[in-house]
Amino acid sequence: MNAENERLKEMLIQATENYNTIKIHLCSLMMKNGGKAKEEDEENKKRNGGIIVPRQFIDLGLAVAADADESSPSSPEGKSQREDSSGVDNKVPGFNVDQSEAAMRKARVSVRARSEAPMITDGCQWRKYGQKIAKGNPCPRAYYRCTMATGCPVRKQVQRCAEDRTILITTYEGNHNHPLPPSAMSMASTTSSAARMLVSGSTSSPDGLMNSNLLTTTLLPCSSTMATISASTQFPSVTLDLTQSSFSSPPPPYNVANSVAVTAALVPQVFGRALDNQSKFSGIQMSKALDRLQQGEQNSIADTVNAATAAIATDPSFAAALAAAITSIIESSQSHPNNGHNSNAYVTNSSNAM
DNA sequence: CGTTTTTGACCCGCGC
DNA sequence: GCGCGGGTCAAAAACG
Repeated sequence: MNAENERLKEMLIQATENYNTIKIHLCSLMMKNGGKAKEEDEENKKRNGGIIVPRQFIDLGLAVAADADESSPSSPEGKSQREDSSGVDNKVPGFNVDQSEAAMRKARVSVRARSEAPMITDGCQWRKYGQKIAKGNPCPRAYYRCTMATGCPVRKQVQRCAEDRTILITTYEGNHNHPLPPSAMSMASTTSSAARMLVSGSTSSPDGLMNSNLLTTTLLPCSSTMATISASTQFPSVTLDLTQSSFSSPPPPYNVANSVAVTAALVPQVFGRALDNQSKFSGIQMSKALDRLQQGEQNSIADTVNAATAAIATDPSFAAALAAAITSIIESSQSHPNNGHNSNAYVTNSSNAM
């Protein structure tokens, strides 16, 4: 146990260092590339005969640690991580853990993305167990269950949007009870972290709809990725809308920035209610930076990201996983330089096992 | 022949 | 209590 503890400590330190390094790198790249988005759109329009190729991205973040923590409380990894994270109290005052875990199982994360493929590739193995025509949408809804481990509770629903059939809506429910292949980390961690944020916020204040569109759209003017959190439905759910990103073929750091943007935008509204004062402080800092950004101060992009990352950093497992995920994305984009020329490339880049 | 998909039946919660 | 709709089951078919 001690040896394992030491090993995990080292991993955590390493991840935190990576995270800090990448944070700095990200800020500098954002400052450098902030004004180039329009040029690149124009360039891409020419390349693609006037059509802007929409860009998909899969968010990143929390993965194994959080999953183990949430879905199997007796896991030694989960325990030692929690004990090691002294100094940052991740517990929400007055927040019932059983309620949280029950909510996590029920929490749903929806991902809207443009895709010609019948299903977006997320690295997991799925088995179809049903199909239905839902009311109000002529497109059938398919039901899948994770088959990577026996008894894995994760399910997903796949359906095309009735209004725009190029949009594929994938809804995930539950947490995996098994380790995931690297290719599945990004999507799984997205749903898991989004669900966690959702549960943190909605359980403590189930007061209807919270919308962070303004934050996301303001945070990065070059994209209009949206994240909508709903606490008004039977079970909490979050939607990550990846369909509106009109910038195209950006350099890899843009994907990272966008991912951080989505995640960060969720932090002040959801985490802010439930987490400690430092998180609230970060939320305030972020709001101020956003105000300045709206008033046209370019430097505020960096301020905003700093505030956002500070908020994210209050969740240690999130920070560590974010670092790992960012690193993996950067590495994979370096090893696959030919990405981003169509909407499928970005997804198939990370995995193809469906 | 084992695995996956298809598809009608069934179950269950919700609103009236 | 009843009907409706969403979700799941499971037998048969299809697939590799």
